[in-house]
Amino acid sequence: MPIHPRPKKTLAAVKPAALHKKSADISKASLDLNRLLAVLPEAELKRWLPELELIDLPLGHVIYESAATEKNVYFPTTAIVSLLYVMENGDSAEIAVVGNEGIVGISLFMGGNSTPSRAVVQSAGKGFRLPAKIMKDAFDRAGPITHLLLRYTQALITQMAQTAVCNRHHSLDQQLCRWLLLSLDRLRGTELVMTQELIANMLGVRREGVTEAAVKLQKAGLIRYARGRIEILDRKGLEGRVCECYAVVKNEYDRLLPMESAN
Amino acid sequence: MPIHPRPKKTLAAVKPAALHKKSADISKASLDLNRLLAVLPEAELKRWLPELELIDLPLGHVIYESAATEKNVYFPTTAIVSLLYVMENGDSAEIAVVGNEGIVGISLFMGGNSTPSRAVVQSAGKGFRLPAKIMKDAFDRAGPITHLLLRYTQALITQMAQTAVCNRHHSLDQQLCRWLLLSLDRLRGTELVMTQELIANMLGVRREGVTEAAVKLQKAGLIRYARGRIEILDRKGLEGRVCECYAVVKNEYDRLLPMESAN
DNA sequence: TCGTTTATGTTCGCAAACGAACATTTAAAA
DNA sequence: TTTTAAATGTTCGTTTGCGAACATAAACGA
Repeated sequence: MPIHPRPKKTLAAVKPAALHKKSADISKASLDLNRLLAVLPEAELKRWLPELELIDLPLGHVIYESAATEKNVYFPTTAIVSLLYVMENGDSAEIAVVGNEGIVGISLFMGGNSTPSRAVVQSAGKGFRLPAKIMKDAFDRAGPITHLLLRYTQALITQMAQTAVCNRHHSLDQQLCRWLLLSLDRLRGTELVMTQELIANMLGVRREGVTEAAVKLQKAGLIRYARGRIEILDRKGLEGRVCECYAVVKNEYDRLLPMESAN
Repeated sequence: MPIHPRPKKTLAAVKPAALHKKSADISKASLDLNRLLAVLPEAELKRWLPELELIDLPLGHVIYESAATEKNVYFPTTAIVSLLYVMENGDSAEIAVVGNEGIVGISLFMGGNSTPSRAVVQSAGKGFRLPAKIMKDAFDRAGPITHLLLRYTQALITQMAQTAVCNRHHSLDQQLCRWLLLSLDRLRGTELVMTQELIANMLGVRREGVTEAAVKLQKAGLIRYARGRIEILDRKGLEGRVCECYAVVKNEYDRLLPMESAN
């Protein structure tokens, strides 16, 4: 898995003049791109705004390393982040995926400050970065944010558990469908920029296996792909092939995070 | 999987006379059997004591059903509870195990009130039952209990994630070792009362596969078993065969819940 | 005591995924 | 343009676990 260079930092506000007002205006639109930030109470927003930075999250960028304490949490807007466990022999397995519905870095408010997992950008895009201290202070205020984050965490738990089940019982074909649909739900549009090699790393299977499954889906007219670009042609068709795991996770996210659904 | 009848309710204090004092005395010793209850602050203990009930948790008893809202949380003392997902076709897979180090019912303070999982007693014993409302009130007080429960939840998350990884990458032989060791850590003694059929349900594999793996372990002199009783003869030997998943989980529990270790 | 149930042991063919080796095609770099 | 690297396609033999069928033995109930 290639380790890409650190992403360049991009400020939300470009003009130093009228920074306060300006940054608030500019950010409001992009803040809404993350569903957690979108429902942030006004009072909290005021505290966070000076500390929030919109940054690039390039493909393959490692946000968190296993067992390392991080100083920031991340709210993806257009990027998708994969949480994966890497084993001693280098094998890996994705345990959950985080997009614009969530936050990367739950251990920073759960109290552990680190996890045995790695967070890698699975689909390039942008996201907001917030110092962990600000996040923790807000969380410890025991208000609506706290409960929102806890419900999000429970949804994430469901995704992890269902991943365990899916790994146990379902075929690579079905898992690929699940993976495509989960990714699609976290993007606008119908194209994924993602090689089969990368997908194999996420699913913890061989690249050849992904190729075979992808060939089947392409022959069935559900997707079309070439060199790292996958276009979904028939979403309903994918939903017809996927295992129940996808629906279980999606329903639980909808139940626990009842906000304006982007899907 | 047999659904056993509801367990009989057993009060901690048997004598109505001097109930207050008595119950406190009797309970303190048994409360300590659960590592979360053991570190409960005095003030909180006072509130909980009148509401805590020590109950029997017989093998196979379903504590929580998938998607059902429960009115109580459970603190196992001598019992072990398995969290498992049951699929539409009846297949199941364990995603985590909870013993005297933890609590069953995290969704009641996480805010979801239910989960898609089932909680089943995997090893008969006892545990304390507490009304969800008391638990939630204590949690929302945003004190040391809150942080303790959140750290426990993070440890549980690690166990789930590692289960996903293990399901993906490791052999049934290794997974059986992991399962035996995880169970052993949650019991005093070296005997597990557990049929191979039950273990198969937990691991989400065939009973025959468990038999084959168990035969190997017995021939190697690591365990000895007969009709639902498994005796661990060589713990070190098991640790030599288990995959890294066991150590990852154990280390994370030790890191996040630094209390007097019963193991 | 005897028959039934429960727990474990064993085997056989099958399917999915693996590891490895190698071919083909397209994009990017020199 | 030419070369190189990246992404995908394909095949072969092997392993693991599955499904099914059946055997054996210990516990239990009538």
